[in-house]
Amino acid sequence: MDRRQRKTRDAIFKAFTELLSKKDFSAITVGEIIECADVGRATFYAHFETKEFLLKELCEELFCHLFDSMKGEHSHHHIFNCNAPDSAFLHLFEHLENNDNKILDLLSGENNGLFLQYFKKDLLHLIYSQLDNLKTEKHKGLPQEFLANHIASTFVETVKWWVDNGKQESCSQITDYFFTVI
Amino acid sequence: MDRRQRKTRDAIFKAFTELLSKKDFSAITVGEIIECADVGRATFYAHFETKEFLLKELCEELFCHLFDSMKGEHSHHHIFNCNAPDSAFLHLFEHLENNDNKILDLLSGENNGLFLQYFKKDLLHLIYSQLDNLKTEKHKGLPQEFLANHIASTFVETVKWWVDNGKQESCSQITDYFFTVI
DNA sequence: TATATTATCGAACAATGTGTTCGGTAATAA
DNA sequence: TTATTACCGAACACATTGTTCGATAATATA
Repeated sequence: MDRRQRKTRDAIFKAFTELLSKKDFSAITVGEIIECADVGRATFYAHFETKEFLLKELCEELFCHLFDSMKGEHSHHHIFNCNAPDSAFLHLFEHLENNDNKILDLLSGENNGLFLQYFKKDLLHLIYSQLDNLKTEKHKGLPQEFLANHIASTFVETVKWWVDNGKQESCSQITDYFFTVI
Repeated sequence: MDRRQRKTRDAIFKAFTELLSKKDFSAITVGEIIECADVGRATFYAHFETKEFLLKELCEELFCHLFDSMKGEHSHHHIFNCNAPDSAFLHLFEHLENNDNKILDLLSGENNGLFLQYFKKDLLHLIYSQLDNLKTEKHKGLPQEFLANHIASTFVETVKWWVDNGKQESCSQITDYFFTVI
């Protein structure tokens, strides 16, 4: 990849995340992005078809980083053991709290539905692949897809609630809440 | 209210719901609405400040109707008893199924975040007022706001899942699913 | 019924945002 | 050194928004 391309791409991503921390996705215009990134209009469209594609690629980068780093740290088999103190969900909360990458800024926004959708989709893959470890007695009789969707939704909603309430709870505490309602 | 105002308002609501059943809220333009409703542009803006306010007023009308009709049918005290065959949630599912083709179309859309937000907000009021009846032993130790939010979110997500999967389950069945994960 | 009010029309308008085009320039790769 | 290609910047057509204004017709009121 051409060095110029890399620079331009990075500048756009940087400008975009900066703007996302200040306002909702739907309120951001291409004009603002290119002004903040200091690139030409045609250049933006040479890289990204639309604003939505830009968000999608940003999400892929963020979530790929997030979930991959998690997998690296937890290659042992009790990742999803609810009682394990180092359950994957606790580590997800911790990663989100030590938010290097401004994910939480995006989660707390009002009209960032697309972002949540992408986040949930990736999370769902993770949960689905480990569903057997998450199942309890009471879950018998439920379709797998329903259960997986429910767990993913509950996690996303828990994070949203946590952020919207100012992150008053510790990571282990909010993880407890999550496992309690699951 | 002037008869002309009523007619115009109804025509706009009708056109709007028709369009909403065909495409996402964000893709609908004021131009389409007024063409479909056959009213002037200035007339539209005399009634609604923006597209968003139109959606808000439509939601208020729909949900007011939905929740009020439910309250009327169930003034007895075990509305929220999980085991009661006529629990409020079962009736909510039934109301949604006998849908006048409006609410469910909106719930299934991709980018109808605002709609879901309004729906959840009204649902939350209902749940919050009856939270004690919904609490189980396992819920002890959770903040009320967290629990109420979780129940409301789970209901919304359950409905969404149900609709997205083609409403293959019966109302009582999907209600069972809901109570199982709650 | 006569009169005053007011909702609507229709057409035009500025303002903003989107996505594209094109020739010129400069960085990069070969 | 030469060919390629990413970028600039300016302009462009187009769509959408929200407003304005005088004329018209439906409605309320007396």
